[in-house]
Amino acid sequence: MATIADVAREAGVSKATVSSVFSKKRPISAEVTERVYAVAKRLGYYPNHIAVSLSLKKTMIIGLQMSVTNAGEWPAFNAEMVSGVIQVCAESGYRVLLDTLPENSDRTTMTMDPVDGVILLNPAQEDKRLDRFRQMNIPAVVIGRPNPSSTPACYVDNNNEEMMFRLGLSLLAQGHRQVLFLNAAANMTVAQDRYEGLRAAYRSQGLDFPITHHFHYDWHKHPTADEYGYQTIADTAGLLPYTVVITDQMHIAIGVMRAARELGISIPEQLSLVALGDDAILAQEVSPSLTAVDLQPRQLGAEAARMLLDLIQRAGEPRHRLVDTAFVVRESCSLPNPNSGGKKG
DNA sequence: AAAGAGCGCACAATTCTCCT
DNA sequence: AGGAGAATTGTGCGCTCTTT
Repeated sequence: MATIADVAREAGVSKATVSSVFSKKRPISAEVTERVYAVAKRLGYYPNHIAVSLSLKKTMIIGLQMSVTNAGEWPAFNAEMVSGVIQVCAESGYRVLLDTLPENSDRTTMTMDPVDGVILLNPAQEDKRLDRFRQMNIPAVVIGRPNPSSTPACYVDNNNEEMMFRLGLSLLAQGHRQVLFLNAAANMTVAQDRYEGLRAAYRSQGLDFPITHHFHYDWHKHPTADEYGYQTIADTAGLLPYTVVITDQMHIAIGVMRAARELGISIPEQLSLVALGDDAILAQEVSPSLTAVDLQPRQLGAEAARMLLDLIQRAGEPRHRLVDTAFVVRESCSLPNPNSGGKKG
């Protein structure tokens, strides 16, 4: 493997000159530049990324921390969100390192990762990751709302509370007074926000949202999202009164549909169904097609990346940004005034 | 004799000062 | 314009010395 020293020796110049030829940070004559390039080509020399990072104290790499479930599920939301991050990073010459290792509390396994900043997904109520990156002095942006009681952090999120309030009102306008809500895991801040929004909608109409109709995903109980949806319907159908089910994500809704089919419950005639998070291909592949709320994951990713790159260049006060959501009305649930506050239909 | 602590160096590139 | 030499960066290795 050729190094800068080999090229310098062969080209009859100093290491500093070779460095300047490649980085273009100092003007070098055309003749010397040509000579250096020719030698580099002959020796197969390319600047070593690790050595450059070591010297510049930056890696031009962004870490993207997102856990993969036990079942190895990769929802469309993740793919879209990652696309948004990659696009913005690429425009600024940054690469993206996808870190899917599960978070773990063993300090001996923790390393200072070779990244200039990180984007974290799915913040939990008690999320230690933010404190750790702060200790390491690595800028971080969260997608989702970090716990407000912890140290202030930069984040990009949907306005989940407002979204659920709007969805709740729309469902009430359709006559749905009994909702079954299959929420995310209890320790996720997003789960709390969405529940609060839904409750507020029902309270605003003088109704109470019964605790019996609110469920949390628990991976100890359900190996997959689909199973969570399936099992919850199987356990509650006929026992709890509800006319509509809201699921935290589309794969849960797929499980709900499977259970409904087996129980002879027709969608949407006897039971309406709305998924939070839209996978357009999957939603239109099933029958009936699934009504969903588009969380605009690509935009979430892009905004998070922009915020992080800005933070890397010039540190500043913690900031946040909210990304709009939009109802995508299909067959599984009709909603009035679908695009109020949103963009896409 | 084994284990542990501590030191110095190599790695590859950048960047600085001083010099021609 | 560009060369020489040194400092710098974090990690891992090899070595010596000390402790158990």
